[in-house]
Amino acid sequence: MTDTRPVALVWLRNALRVDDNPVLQAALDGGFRPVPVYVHAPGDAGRWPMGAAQRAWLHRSLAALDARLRGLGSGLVLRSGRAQAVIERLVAESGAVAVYGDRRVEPAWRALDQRLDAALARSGVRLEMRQAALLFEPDAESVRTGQGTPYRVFTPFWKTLRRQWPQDRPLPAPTSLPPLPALATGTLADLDLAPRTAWDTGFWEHWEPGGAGAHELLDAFVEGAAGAYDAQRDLPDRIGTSRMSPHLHLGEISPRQILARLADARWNARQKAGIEAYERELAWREFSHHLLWHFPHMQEEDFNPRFARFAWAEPAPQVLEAWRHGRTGIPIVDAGMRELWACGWMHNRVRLIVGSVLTKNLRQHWLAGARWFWDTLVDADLANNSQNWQWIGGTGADAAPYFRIFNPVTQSERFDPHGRYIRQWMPELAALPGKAIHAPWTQPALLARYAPAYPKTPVVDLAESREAALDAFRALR
DNA sequence: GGCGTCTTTGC
DNA sequence: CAAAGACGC
Repeated sequence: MTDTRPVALVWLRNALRVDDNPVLQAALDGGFRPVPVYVHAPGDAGRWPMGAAQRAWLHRSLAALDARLRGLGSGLVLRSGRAQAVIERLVAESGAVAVYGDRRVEPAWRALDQRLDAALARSGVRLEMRQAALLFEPDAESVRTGQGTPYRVFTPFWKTLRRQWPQDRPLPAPTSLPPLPALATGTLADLDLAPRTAWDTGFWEHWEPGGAGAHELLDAFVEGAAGAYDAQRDLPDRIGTSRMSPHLHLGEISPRQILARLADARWNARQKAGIEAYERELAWREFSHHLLWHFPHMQEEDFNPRFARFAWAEPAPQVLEAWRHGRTGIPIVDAGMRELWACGWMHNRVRLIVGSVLTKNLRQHWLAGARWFWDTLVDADLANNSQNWQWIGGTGADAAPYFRIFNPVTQSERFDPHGRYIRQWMPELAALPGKAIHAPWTQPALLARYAPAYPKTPVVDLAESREAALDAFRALR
């Protein structure tokens, strides 16, 4: 039986799934024959082309999506180039009369969508964008302050979201899809996403990119850490978090699917507090996207304009290099940076600590940290990355200088009390006994005996640099 | 949420 | 009298 429906391209950017996919569903509901497409378009990403770690992840994620689509009778068309030219060419090749895509908040992608919409309209092709990544549209009428302005502070934003927290069921995956028309589908290798040297092999002991890996991880979270999330999420030596971020970023799974899975499980009163804490973190993700949508400059400019006068330290390449590669002499910081290098991911509590040390103690601009994370994180997301770095750097709306200059030693003692996380990522410190692991420079004899290869002192004096940062903050008043 | 200071607690 | 708690910047 031949499929006589008109063709629509289903252009997937960060919606790499077939289930709960409003983009695919809209094309089907519109009576179209869907042609799934991924366009690798680094030239369209402005100053934030996808980093190396995420490209390595994407390579595997696209392979998984292609296999899933083939299983349904379809497949994935892979192309690279400038997205507008590629889409226009695919429209011509396939005879598509509509293009469906997933909406993004990144300024460069929004600009592309505007250009593409105008270009397609000239040839009578509709561009239909759908929200596939967020629970709330960032410009939703129902997500405004009393004055009708976008939120700039998380707590009132969260209160508003909670009042209308979604309960709807995810869309089911289609049971089958029509075959692709005769088109050159391209190969994954053509996209040149996988690393040339095999620096990423260690990643895949920790991760399984793609929808199946995402749902397995979600199941493990719901059956394991979710109910104690509020108590355990800050302890990096165990699996206390969901680790959904890379899957969420590429849309291998949707936040609505996560909410539904959590709602389907039975929780006692104690566990409900854990789930509530987790949902609050999903709301932080919504908040970051809300902010970047309304304040697009925050991808690289201070959210709080007062910081234009802030006395950042001169860029210090050697200090930055020590931070990047985990040679600061502060064990919890070095452990985090090593975890990042090894896994393409870092526990969120440790992200806060390394961010505080970089921006407050070393007083390097938050963008220096944001750029390193951008290249090394498999979950790199412009909205989350910019928002989190501005939060820890103090340039966000709610700067609180006294509280955000973390003492990395206190943080280490509180959140990694037995030093298990440090020892896991810092073999050269593993033999150091007891509490000395948090601040080995205070125990020079132990350091010399058990960890001779480790720096004798931190790259920066923590007390002194804290005072200097406070002075710099006070100068802004 | 950090730190200095003052107060309370617990043995 | 040391450790934990409360408070203000």
